[in-house]
Amino acid sequence: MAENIVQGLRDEIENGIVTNQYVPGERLDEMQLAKHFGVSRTPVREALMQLSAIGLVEIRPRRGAVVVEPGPHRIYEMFEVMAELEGMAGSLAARRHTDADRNELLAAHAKCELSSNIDDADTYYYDNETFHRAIYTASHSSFLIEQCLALHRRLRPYRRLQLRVRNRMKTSFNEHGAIVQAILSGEAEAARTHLREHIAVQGDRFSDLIATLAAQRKGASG
Amino acid sequence: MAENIVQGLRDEIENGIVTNQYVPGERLDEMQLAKHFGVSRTPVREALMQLSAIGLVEIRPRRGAVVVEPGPHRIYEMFEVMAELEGMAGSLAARRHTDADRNELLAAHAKCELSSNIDDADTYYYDNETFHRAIYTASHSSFLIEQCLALHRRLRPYRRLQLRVRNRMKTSFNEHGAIVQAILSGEAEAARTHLREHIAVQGDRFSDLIATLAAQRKGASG
DNA sequence: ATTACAATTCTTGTATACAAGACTGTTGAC
DNA sequence: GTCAACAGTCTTGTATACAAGAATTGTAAT
Repeated sequence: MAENIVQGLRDEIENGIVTNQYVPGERLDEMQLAKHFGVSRTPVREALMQLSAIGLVEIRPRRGAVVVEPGPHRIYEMFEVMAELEGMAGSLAARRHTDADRNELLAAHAKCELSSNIDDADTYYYDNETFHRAIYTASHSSFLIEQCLALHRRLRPYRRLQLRVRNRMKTSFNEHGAIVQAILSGEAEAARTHLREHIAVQGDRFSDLIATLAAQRKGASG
Repeated sequence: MAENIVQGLRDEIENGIVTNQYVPGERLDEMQLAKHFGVSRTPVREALMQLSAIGLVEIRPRRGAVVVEPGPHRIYEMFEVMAELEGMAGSLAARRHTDADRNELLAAHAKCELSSNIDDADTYYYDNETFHRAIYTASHSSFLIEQCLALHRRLRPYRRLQLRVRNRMKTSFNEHGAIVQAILSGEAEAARTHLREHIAVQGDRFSDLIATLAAQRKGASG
């Protein structure tokens, strides 16, 4: 965090938000943050402005910044868009992937197999992230990659919740298999469809999401 | 711009960028902007921070803010993503549009017909914007709407350039017809496809874009 | 006891001051 | 004549001071 204070603060606070260190609805006191990071209010404010522009915090005039609290419906909408973007990335990846991309994808896939076999949710979570990033990269569209990374990051906490659902890890891994197959064999539309369905919060998974959200909320407050 | 200075500055500068008042590559001097808007550097900086977070300006450490200059390839990528998002909006709109949405869409379509008939590029540009917004609205996905509006805004200057191409207005309007038909008859996939192709910068349109970009660049510097 | 109003305190919003790095222009040397 | 180095200036980055609005608490009245 040495070189660029504002950027560092932004990352630090953003990280705090997506890791639920700062919970939705929480007020972010400028003075408090400034003290905590050992800087003045100025860079803190500038970092908060950036987060506000991204949509992670809301700044209400004269009333400070609060962590935005997306309702279940909005989270659903975000997953809906994420599904589309990932589908697009998969489609492009199927057409454009290089040998290097192929190796990265297969390596990430293998790692996911390991962590899903030993049933380690935390490890799977990270390996899964690597897997999806490999797809983004293989799309070779820098703008799309940025959009995917940004949205993926925002959905981090909820993605993590989903893995808690029984058997989700195994199911997820199986879906990965079909995705890898489609991408590597160049079937753009199949890759798109599989990825879209892999991400989308459809049917049971929507009620699962609501339930786990409610459970988490309860756990946090009690 | 009275109520919230930073927000107002952000909008003002952002507008200046998408209307080419501040050209890509131009340095945005904090002191100059502050003087121009009659405020101090503090709110100007905060506004620039927001624009930096959105990706409209780039802040290089100790070297100030410059308007980002997306190369042709990056602009192409942005249109590519926009096409996908609009396609998604169209697909959702086909399934979810209400009677009110239907009326708005038809009204916007009629306006486009008028302005394309009198061959008024500026008017068509605005009516076209209204048309696309009507589709976003009909998707009834607030997050998607926000994403579409944001990207649409960023692509404004290039969209405008495209209308200069011979017959593009007439072609555009005809494409609108197919889109309206698909959405109102509930054909989600047809709506998606038509919109995607309407937005995408494919084939000739890519070289047209490059050419008009180059022409504009030349005109601006001379 | 509860509610409403007022005063105080606290926080945000903006301006300004100060420090440090980048740019520019000039001078000197090769 | 050209290139490099140094000095001066300018701009950014951060801190602090000051003003104004919001929240809270206390008191008084019903």
